[in-house]
Amino acid sequence: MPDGRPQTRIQKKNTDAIREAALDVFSTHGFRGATLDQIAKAAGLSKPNLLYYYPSKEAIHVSLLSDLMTTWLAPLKQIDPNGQPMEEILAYVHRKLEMSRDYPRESRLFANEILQGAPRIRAALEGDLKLLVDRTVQIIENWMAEGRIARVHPYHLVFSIWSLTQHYADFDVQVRSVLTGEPPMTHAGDFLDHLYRKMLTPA
Amino acid sequence: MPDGRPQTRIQKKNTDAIREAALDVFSTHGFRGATLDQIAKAAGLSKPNLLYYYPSKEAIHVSLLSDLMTTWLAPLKQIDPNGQPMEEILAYVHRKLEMSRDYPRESRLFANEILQGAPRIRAALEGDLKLLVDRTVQIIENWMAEGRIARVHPYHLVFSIWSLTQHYADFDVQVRSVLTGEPPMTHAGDFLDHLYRKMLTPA
DNA sequence: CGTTGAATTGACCAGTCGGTTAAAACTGAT
DNA sequence: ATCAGTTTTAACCGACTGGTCAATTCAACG
Repeated sequence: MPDGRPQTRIQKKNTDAIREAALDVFSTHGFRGATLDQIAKAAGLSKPNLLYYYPSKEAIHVSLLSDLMTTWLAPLKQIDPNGQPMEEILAYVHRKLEMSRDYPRESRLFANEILQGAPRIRAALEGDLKLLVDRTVQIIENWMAEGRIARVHPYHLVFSIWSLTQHYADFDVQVRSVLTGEPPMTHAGDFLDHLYRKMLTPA
Repeated sequence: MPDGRPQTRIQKKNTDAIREAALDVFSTHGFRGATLDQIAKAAGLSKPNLLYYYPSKEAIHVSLLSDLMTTWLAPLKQIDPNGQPMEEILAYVHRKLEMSRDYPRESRLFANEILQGAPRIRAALEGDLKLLVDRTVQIIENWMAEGRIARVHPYHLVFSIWSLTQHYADFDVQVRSVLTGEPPMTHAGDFLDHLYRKMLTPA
């Protein structure tokens, strides 16, 4: 029910708890697999109480996703066309890797949505995301034209960064199953750094 | 009901239809998100009829997953310790990429299962998969020790191959959203070939 | 043809789902 | 203490879920 701007402390506390709980549940079970009872319980609220703060299950999900899109695109925006090409790209890789480490649930929420055909964020993908990637690719192509980094397919370069970094969050269980012992991401940063330096160092 | 070995044609036809339909539905909605009615309808059967062939929803899912694990591990087994290191690894990369192209639903079924914590295939991950990866890593480490390919973290090398190839199946919607026009995987093979050659060519 | 086992179905069930409602409990300012 | 507004909850609802069952239809073989 709260839509007037000035949120009371109790409103803030509860909506935060709901978002936190919903992130947990949605990211591990997907939208249809998650239940309001699960979320309510995890948030320490009753189900009707939960629906007092959000009008529907879908509203919670959409709210999480729209916040997520902002967070997710931010690192890409930080790439500076006037910076050192190799360092800019590597910094982006490391930023994305840190996000996988620090926000694995967000990564899995996103992965779930994409896997299921992105029914709720298709527009954002074809809109904001595509625009931002196009811009980034343009920057990268300029760097390549200037011979400051090696020539590779710029779109696939971007895909590779997404794929390699998010893998550690999305497929965490698998990585852990194979890599028993040390924490799984211990050497991931070094590996990716090395990979992209080798690939992008001009001939 | 059919568990006696000799399957009639009608049994084969229907179980095949069920598996095909279930693969469609499970891979796009996940286990909990899929319903028996959806699967039955997609298979052209009634729900009770479907349950005449498989005892439960879970049984269908488990059956698909166990088949999948075999298919999924096969390309890794084909790596020949006595082959040319670079060519063996690149062949594996291309095999995996072809699987993403030809069996995207299987890839997404697997991804869904892993995302949700691999509740049904954890044992296989920690067992067969880990053993096979350990074996492969051993082969790769030998090649590196002999100086025939560059030194990189072998486990993360394997992860990177999984990640980069499966990405095109699992995140197909996203890739398509950004890469309008040409079919999304047109240049993926060349890109990955180039990437691994650069990274693995000895200094 | 008739018969037998395999295949199929409509009707049904108990449990869970997302969501509603009306009444109760709580909160804080006066 | 009062009282208006906010917050919480018990009870409930219709729709849907996975699954059952008895009865029917079908296919094949003598």
